[in-house]
Amino acid sequence: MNKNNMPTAVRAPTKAPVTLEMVAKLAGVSPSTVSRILNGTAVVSDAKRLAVVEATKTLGFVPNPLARGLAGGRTFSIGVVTQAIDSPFYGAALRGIEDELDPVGYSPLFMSAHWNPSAEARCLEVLRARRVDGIVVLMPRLSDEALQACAQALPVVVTGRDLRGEQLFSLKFDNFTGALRATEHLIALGHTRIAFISGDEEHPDASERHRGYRAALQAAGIAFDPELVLPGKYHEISGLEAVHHLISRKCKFTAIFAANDQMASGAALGLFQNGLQVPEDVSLVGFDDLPTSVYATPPLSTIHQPAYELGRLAAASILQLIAGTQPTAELPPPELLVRGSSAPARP
Amino acid sequence: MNKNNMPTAVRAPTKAPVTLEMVAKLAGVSPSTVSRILNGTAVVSDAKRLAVVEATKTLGFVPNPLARGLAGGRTFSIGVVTQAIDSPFYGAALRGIEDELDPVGYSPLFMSAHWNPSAEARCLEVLRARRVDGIVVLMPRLSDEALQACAQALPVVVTGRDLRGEQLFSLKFDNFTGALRATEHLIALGHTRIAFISGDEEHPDASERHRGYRAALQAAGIAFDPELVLPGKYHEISGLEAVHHLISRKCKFTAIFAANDQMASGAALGLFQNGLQVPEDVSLVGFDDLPTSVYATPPLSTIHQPAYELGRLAAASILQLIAGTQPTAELPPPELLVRGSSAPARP
DNA sequence: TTGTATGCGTTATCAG
DNA sequence: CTGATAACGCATACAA
Repeated sequence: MNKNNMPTAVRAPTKAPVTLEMVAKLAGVSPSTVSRILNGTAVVSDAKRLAVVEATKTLGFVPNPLARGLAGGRTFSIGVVTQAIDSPFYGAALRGIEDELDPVGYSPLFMSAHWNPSAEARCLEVLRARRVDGIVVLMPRLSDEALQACAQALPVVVTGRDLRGEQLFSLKFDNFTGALRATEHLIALGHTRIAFISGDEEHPDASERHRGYRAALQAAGIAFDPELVLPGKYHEISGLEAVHHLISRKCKFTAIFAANDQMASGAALGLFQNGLQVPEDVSLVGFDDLPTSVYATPPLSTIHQPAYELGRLAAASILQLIAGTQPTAELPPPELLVRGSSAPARP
Repeated sequence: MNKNNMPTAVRAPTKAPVTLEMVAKLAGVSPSTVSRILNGTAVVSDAKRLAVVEATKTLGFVPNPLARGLAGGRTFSIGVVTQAIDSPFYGAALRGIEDELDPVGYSPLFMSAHWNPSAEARCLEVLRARRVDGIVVLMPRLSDEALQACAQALPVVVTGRDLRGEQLFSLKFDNFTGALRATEHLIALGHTRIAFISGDEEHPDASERHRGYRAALQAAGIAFDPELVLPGKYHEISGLEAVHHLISRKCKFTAIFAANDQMASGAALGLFQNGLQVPEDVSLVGFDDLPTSVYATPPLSTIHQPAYELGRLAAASILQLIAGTQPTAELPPPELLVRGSSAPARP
């Protein structure tokens, strides 16, 4: 970066910022004392403390995070790498992180890796260069080894993996059970021809959901039919294509379980285009419980994934790691939400 | 912040980072020369430049942004305040900002204000404390004066307002024309009883869309009926309630124009719950063109708002402001997307 | 063109 | 308990 075309700042000087030193002078103490009071680093006499607090607010002093980071080694900022900042799922998680970090004076530093491992690696580098105190990686694409290596240098929390270490913690949602519950639900409604639209099988969670689907089938004594399994990439278009594929092949099915809500949404459109009603003709169940899914027509039955909670817990965990404690956070179990898109199979 | 419960870092020391000084030594030049080469601040002999570049990569040197910011006054980071980080609309804008900033070595620093003016003010303070080089505010709730005051201290770009200044630039979407086009579309289809679900009238854009609706009606010689205007807050639930309200009052209507896609989605659900078909019984048009709207059943006719472009242009503009140039960016005009949710009125 | 000295605003390490 | 003093890593006048 900054090879040649970096713009040169040509800005009017802004009013001089108030520094810790100015506060010290006004309060009649040394800078170190002010610093100590600010950080609670040591016990200080009440008299001086009062004077400093007083001076701080009359001057409107705000410590410079850059200087703090340089001198103290801690920046009070947490790097957060997501795959797609513009995804409804991540949005909720990011908000959870924000909400957890804000009250304790930490700031998140968001970056997107776009499902690209090398971009993800670059994110980690940039974040480390920025001297964040810890990193949260949401649904990493990097190898376990790469993540462990990163955790060698600073505290790391990841989601969607099962990793532990001195400075490493992970939060994993039970995708298998979630998919199991979803499929069981459809089976309980009398469906036996249940199509499955898979997620990108490169993701562990996608194959776990696939396993859950098959486990439920097996437990119910329903023969597995590979014709009913459609490949998908977790995007709406996959659901749409899957349905068209199913129908063009004249494959019989009375229900669809999509590995995520986005594909379920695409599937719903596909069914609509083919004149099939949900849930009268085909029952539909998704996975994730996106904020928009409750407003689908009909509202989508799905497995609730606690994205917001995930964010909060991840943030709380990284804070614990930084403090030197082993996190113990655990995600709530999958929860089936039955809404309007699933109904009993017609006899 | 940091009154008493700030966790004390208890971390193992990480391997010592490589500094500019080390590069200088290896290359056999002075630190200042390394700095100059890095920033293109002055002309340097090719021999030394080569040596420095060489040393830089063998050492894997990465400049410390904190030190750079402290010493140079520029942090190469841009503060971005959004109202809701977990909103499909903002998501796209944020990605646009990321994409524009990344190639030139700037990093965005995202914060959410949750539609709360005082939270927004706090965001601005935090960002300034972090010494960002400029700030982008997406759809501010703060007064024009407050924003202008902020622009006194550093470059500011806002969206959804009409503000200009030495260090201030704004990007405004033509909401009026957008709403006009949407309503005209419905009128052209033969509808005359067109309900309007308004956005939060505290937002300028909401009232502009309202005006657009009325202007189209007037131009077509259709009498305005206040009964057909429903208050909303831009959330799905508003659309749902609006439809229930309309129906419970036995108000006649054959089309609905919702001031945003989220409310249109809620309205679609309301119609569905009342056994009304879209577009057979009621035509529906939204505003924004959220990524999900094309996958609604039926796909939603709407006014495309270039969120991603907005982000890119805002980022490009703040960069120009920082460089001392007056930005000239302009948003593309509103574009009507006719999809499956709108159809000719039944005779 | 290049090196030296100084400062950016804090925290941390010493004495006292 | 408190105050000097030295880093932190880099940029920038200033001098050469």
